[in-house]
Amino acid sequence: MLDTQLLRKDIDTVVERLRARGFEFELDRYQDVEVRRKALQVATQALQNERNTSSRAIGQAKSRGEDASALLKKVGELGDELKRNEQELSALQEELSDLVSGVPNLPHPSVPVGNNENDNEFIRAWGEIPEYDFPVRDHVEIGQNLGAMDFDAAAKITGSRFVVMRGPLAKLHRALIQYMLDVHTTEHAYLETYVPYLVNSDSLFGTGQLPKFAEDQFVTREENWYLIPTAEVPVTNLFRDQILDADDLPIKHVAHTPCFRREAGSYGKDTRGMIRQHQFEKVELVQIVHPDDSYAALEELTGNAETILQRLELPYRVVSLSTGDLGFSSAKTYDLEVWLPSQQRYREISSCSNFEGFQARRMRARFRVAGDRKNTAPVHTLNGSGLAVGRTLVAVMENYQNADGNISIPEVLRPYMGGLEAIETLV
RNA sequence: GGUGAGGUGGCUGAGUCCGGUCGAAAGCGCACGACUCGAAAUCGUGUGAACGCUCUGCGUUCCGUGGGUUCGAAUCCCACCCUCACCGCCA
Repeated sequence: MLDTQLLRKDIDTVVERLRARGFEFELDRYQDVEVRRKALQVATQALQNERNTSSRAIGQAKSRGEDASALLKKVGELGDELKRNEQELSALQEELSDLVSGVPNLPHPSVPVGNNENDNEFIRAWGEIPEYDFPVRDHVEIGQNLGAMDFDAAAKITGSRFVVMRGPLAKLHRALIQYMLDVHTTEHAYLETYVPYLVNSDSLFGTGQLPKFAEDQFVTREENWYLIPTAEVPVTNLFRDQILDADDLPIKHVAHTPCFRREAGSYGKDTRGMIRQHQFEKVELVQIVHPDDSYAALEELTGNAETILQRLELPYRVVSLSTGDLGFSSAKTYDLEVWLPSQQRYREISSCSNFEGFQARRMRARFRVAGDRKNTAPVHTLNGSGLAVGRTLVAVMENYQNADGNISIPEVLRPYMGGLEAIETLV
């Protein structure tokens, strides 16, 4: 949610910056509602004041044993108008908040202006793009040849965009999770956190998936709980309705969870393989920080995710998303893209974002400034994948494939694989 | 699923029977000041949140949520949600 003070003070700049990300703010409607809200709120509060004052006087008169019937009559006459005003005001306020809660965040000035992913800005690249002296296979072929990856079985059990894995490949998948958690907890000082995989609608509103992206979520029929699309939702909402001490910041959490996405509207996209699934594992980094520190934190968090790719010796590049490619809640996002030999291109494997106070305002996550006991201010929230596990597995399979169809196991994962050096065909 | 208890400020916790200076005692925490070479301890003062406006001030709303009664509701009535304890069932 944008800062309502900013909307009132400098709406023109807001409209312009939103336009850069391709969002047309309903200025006329906003101003119309806002003007009416202001007038009505002032009037209503004046009436409430009158009622309160008179009621207090009635109380005092009665306690002195005096006759209060004149006052009673007077206050009684306020009733209808007050009630009507209050109802109308709350309708207007609801309309206003509906309007504002559908508005995306403002891009940070450093974000490249553009229409879509083609306008993303290259930041840096790491690692050598590998060359192979044999025909490169994609992860589907490799996995199926090894007898360790089965999309047909998953389709039978459930439907498309799911996978079944077996044996050492399933173990490698698990090893990636363990490794990522270990690095982030022991080297990057994140607190390992276990959270529910089903959340209520308030949580999804807090991080910005609702109300606009309801069709991307899986929901339970009876309880109206949502399967989390990312651990960002439960972990960040840990701080919903909280007032933190400035001294407690920064707060850094890492959580491994499955993620569930309906992928509505991406029907033709990445239909083959594990790139785009309804269910996938992710290790997520979340930081809650002081507003002054959030851009330094974004660099740190992005670097934390990069560390995993570097240790796995997977070539990748970092891009800064353009205004047109930015997610709804984000002020600035770095995508990490890993090299996939079968596609001869980089594919997103992590998305690291600074939401500034956007999510914090939605979920009323504030901190108290030491010395200034009068005011609280929204914290800044960040998160990033460290990393998307399914896609990391794909990257390892493809980058570490051998001519004979086996997969070498990255050095750092071998301790997690009982010393195994390569995955060979299951018999 | 059954029975019972309960949801009050950053936290703990009174107030609810008997509606009226109760946005709310007390304690903790925090801030400032005094004492001190400095700190701890102690003492003093202050300290809920959100919002509006004609913004050194004035006002409004908020005691789980939503309705109702009333001139007036933390307090009375109704519905719902959640938490805890015990019993039953169960991974």
